[in-house]
Amino acid sequence: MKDSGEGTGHAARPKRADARRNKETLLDAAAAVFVTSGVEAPVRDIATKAGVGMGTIYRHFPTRADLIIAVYRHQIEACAEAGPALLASCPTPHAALGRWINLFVDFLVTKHGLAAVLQSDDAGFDALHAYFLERLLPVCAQLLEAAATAGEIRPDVDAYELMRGVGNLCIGADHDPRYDARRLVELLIAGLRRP
Amino acid sequence: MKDSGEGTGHAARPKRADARRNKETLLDAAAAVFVTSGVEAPVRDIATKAGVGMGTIYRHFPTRADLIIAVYRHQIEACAEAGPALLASCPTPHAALGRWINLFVDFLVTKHGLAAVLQSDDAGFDALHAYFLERLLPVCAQLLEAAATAGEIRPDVDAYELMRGVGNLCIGADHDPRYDARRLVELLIAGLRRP
DNA sequence: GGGCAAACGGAACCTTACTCCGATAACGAG
DNA sequence: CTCGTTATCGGAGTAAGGTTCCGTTTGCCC
Repeated sequence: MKDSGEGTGHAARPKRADARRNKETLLDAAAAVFVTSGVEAPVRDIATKAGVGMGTIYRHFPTRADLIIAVYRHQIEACAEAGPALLASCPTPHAALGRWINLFVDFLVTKHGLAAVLQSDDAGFDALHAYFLERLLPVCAQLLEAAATAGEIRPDVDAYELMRGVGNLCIGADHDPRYDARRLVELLIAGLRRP
Repeated sequence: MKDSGEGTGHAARPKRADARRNKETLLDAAAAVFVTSGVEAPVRDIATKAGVGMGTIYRHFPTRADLIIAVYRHQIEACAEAGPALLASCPTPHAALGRWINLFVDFLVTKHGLAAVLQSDDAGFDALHAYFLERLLPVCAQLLEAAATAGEIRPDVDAYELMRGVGNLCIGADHDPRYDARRLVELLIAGLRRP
């Protein structure tokens, strides 16, 4: 509690070099394992792949949600930022909504098991759930409202419900060639149109 | 192999009275536990509730899927049989389809965790998956075809995909007051209408 | 009542998530 | 460069649930 200066104002004191290195290594390893074994891969596998102990994983990412968020943060941010951009560049709000939902669906179906985990009621995934909502819900709501204002869709659609439904439709979309989540989501979006 | 009577023609040799009794007890206990703790409740809980040992559960129901099927068989059969009945009694095939899907959704959302398990890629649930498909897919296909023939919906809708999608939309519909699976399914069905 | 096969019960074992603590090594001061 | 402090490391330990196995019990048939 001296002049270490970890107070509110300054940049946090740089962490130890090995800690930073391990964090990066873990992110890479986790990303690789997620691709092959899904986001619910055993923690041990990730630790082994990264060549670190289990303690290290839990220190950097106390819950699995933290790890998943860290791995996919960039892509989620990109998706969030694409919303306003699409709204500006597409001819109609409805078109923008469709394109954006497509981005979201593409993201989910290519992440083995992520959609399932997103809807899990396991308390350990609350942080993940919250992050997705916090980041993407406003974007979705904005697109929905624009489309509703333009009179293209029924006005009583709740953004949360829609996101939840789209997420649900993406569950298990990999590993089942007979099931094409994109097509069903398109049907759902078609169902939004003003009756 | 003579009077045992387990041959093809006769009634299967009656099982021992205690075995039959235990099977019933297990079904009752499982149904009760499923209501309170969901279909993924610990096996031990069910055994305890039924007052039997673990071996007994696995002997009667080798996989969890077997147990779930046995518990809900009646309701699934009822749902399957309601299909043709609705088709006969409703003014239009589309109305029948809507009503039938509603039955299916009501069944799923009132069975804590069942929808999630239905889409699980866990090999242990293959039998459950197969049973649902075998029993309900033909019904759904019949309704879809009738509606398509009547020109009420687009003709390129696959029954498997639709059932899968509806099942997915039901995941987590309990324990989340902000999410109403029925409404989303209605939107999806609305999206089926001929463009 | 006696013999036999079916059924029972639950202890033992496996896998996975998560915690804890002694050992280690980075960083900064002298 | 050396040394002390301290954050970090690694893996053994704990807990919870699923599944199997086998000695014991019990219904059934004669």
